[in-house]
Amino acid sequence: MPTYKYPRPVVAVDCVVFGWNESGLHVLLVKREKDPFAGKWSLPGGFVKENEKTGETAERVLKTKGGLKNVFFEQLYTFSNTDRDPRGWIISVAHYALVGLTTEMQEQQKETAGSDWVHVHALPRLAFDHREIIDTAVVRLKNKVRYAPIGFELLPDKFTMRQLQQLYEDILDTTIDKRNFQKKLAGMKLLRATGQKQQGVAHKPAQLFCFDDKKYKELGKKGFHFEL
Amino acid sequence: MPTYKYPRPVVAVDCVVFGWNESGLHVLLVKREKDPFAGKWSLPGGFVKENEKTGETAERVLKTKGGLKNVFFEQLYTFSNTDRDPRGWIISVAHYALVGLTTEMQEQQKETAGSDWVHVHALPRLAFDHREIIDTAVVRLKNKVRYAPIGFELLPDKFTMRQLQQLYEDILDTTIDKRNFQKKLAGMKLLRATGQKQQGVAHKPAQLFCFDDKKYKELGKKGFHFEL
DNA sequence: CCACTTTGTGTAGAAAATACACGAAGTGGC
DNA sequence: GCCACTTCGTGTATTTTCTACACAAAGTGG
Repeated sequence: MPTYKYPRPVVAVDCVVFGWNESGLHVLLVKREKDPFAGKWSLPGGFVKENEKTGETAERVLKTKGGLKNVFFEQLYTFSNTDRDPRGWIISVAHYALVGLTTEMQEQQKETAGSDWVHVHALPRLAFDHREIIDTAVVRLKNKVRYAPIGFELLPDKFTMRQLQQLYEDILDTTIDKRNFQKKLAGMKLLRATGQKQQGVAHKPAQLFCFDDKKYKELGKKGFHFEL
Repeated sequence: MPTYKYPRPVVAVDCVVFGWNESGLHVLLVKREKDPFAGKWSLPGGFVKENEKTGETAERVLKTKGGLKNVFFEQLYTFSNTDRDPRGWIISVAHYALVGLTTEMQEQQKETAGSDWVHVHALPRLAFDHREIIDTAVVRLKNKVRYAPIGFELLPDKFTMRQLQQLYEDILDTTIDKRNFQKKLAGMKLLRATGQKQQGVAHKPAQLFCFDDKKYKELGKKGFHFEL
């Protein structure tokens, strides 16, 4: 744009990566190496490059800072307070991502020394306006999980009804009646029983289900609307 | 940010301004004077200035291009396709706004020659990716109007039940039973009867109501959740 | 084989959503 | 002045959805 002579902002992408396991909902944080805020925890992020759209920047950040590929993510909000970064005029197009947290992933991050999964209710002080970004993402997640089937992105491919219910209880911060919950989910016909059962638990093992993506898309065309 | 040596995008704000009256839901369009797309219809927009956050840019655009002050608006989505503007790398932080359309406003825009209120179902071909932006805004409006009391922003301060219902029917593209609708709204206790009646209509005049913002905020604190 | 934990399942009552019709109020035309 | 026309304002019965609640069966660990 040769005729545009005014100052331009730097544009960055920050990612709120949510990971869930049975001990709760977590966020991936990375420790800053450089100033400003050297040594402080922050969200994984990076600058948008030329010939890259912000979604591609987010993919790149997820891969390089979190080792994550092919995970669900979505644009969240664009933060543009002029004083949000002491280095100057930096606008951040925040995204959020959802992944199932495995114990391997948690240990891997610990080895990386400089990144960690932190429980959403135990966040440390964060660099920049990253706390505000996380709060915004939590609100979005709470709302969206009720009218879109994105909760499944936080679970392993095969999961028990109990895990699904616990997930919803964690996110929505409520308790749900087991029978009513199962009735509702059964009514939607979005879960497919795998026939497999939980292994290595000291009690009656639960069936494993998976989310039926094809079915969801079919039903979507017929005007079906997920709601919990 | 002195250490950042890479190319930077230009950042713009485009606004989808929705205006409703009894003939339907409209969008404010402006005719482009300059190339690219000279003579084509487009959304009102502008570049983000230094020391300005995108919300402030939106306010400025609404005022200068639409003559609108103190209207409801909200960030929508950030569009960053690298080929969205032939002039170069321009990212747009789209916003949407809601206003009640009066006949004066419509005539005023016609005089301005170069801007017009167009029915959402009769949009012309638009410059850039502005059609995609409008489509995104319509989806957002359809969703949000159901779980947040933003529909009132599209009505005059005092309105009849019928207008409110028609508004919802227009946006959600359904028909609603009059008695059930009124029962539901009455149950929420968010409407205050003004005691006034419609004037100059050739039939039994309807009561005029207004939205009780204070009440809504009070109820919000008590965990009330608007839903239609 | 006993103790422990978690699974899997049905029903009755309460609350909410839906479907539906007619007399009353006001204007405009004759 | 009165008739035609249009829209307002209101209640009830039926169906559907939501909620609350308990116990036998499956499997592990000691």
